[in-house]
Amino acid sequence: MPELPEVETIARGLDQRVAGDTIESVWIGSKKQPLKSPAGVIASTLEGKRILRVQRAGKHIVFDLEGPAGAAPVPTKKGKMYHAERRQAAFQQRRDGQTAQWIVHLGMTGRMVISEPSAEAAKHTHLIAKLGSGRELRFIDPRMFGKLSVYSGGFDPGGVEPLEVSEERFVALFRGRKTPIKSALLNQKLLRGVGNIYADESLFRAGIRPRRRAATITREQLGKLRTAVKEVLREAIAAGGSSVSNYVDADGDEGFFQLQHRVYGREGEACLVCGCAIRRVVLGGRSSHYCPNCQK
DNA sequence: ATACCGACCTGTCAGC
DNA sequence: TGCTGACAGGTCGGTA
Repeated sequence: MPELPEVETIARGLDQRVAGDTIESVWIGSKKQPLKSPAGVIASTLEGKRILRVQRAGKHIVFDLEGPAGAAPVPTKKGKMYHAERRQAAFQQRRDGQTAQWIVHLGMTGRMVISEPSAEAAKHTHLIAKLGSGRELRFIDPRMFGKLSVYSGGFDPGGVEPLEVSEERFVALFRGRKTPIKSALLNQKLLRGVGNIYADESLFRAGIRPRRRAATITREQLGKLRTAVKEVLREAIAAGGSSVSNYVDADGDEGFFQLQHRVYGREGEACLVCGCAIRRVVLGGRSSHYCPNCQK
């Protein structure tokens, strides 16, 4: 389901709503699970830990958890930590190698929801974390392409953040690659967070066809592409992400960026710039949408 | 290195 | 109404 803007929206929502809360107990479903770490390790790592903050790294949601016994002292005021204090605690503990991290990848259909305990668990609920505040944090994933894992400090998703990458670095990522530019954009080891929708939208704005070999793209065009990627991602985050089928954020709200898609999902419709019919081709098994006139 | 393919899963929707 | 096939925001591993 989610690419960078959706994960960013979800992580921000979660940070606002559960940072400072404590995970009291964890239930993990008994069927086969979308887990990367063993269920017992996940449960024992999460239980009893306070959530310091929730962030995004690529398409991953990262929960920074208060370290084990002996962790840096965490300043509290009546049990409530302020944002700056949480940041500080997270920083200190990572420096001291004491931060545990809970990593959630939502795959195509994963969702994280906050519910009252009385609310019936949705079908395909795989994990429920009971929080000190009395609420529950639930992970739901029908297709089970999502992945849950835990790390003790230092989770590294690889790749560079597209919103932070310099032009130098961006150009270097694609230099000499014979692979189609669209495939390179989807490669999380290069840029992390760009998925099918935003790859197509970025290429349209940069005027580059998805099948163009990365190595044949001029430096100037790559500069344009970097700008396009950032623009698209920023606009999408501002719109709360794209709700193409049933994506909702941590508060259950839909995103609206799908209304601004210029090529994705618009096969046969008129290009908003030149009026040409938008084409759809399959590239590396993924639908790719482009304007045959505007993109070269 | 690269590129294509199927596999992993369930749900939905269009078409017959 | 119900069946079938195509398709879905992601990744991984195998094979040429």
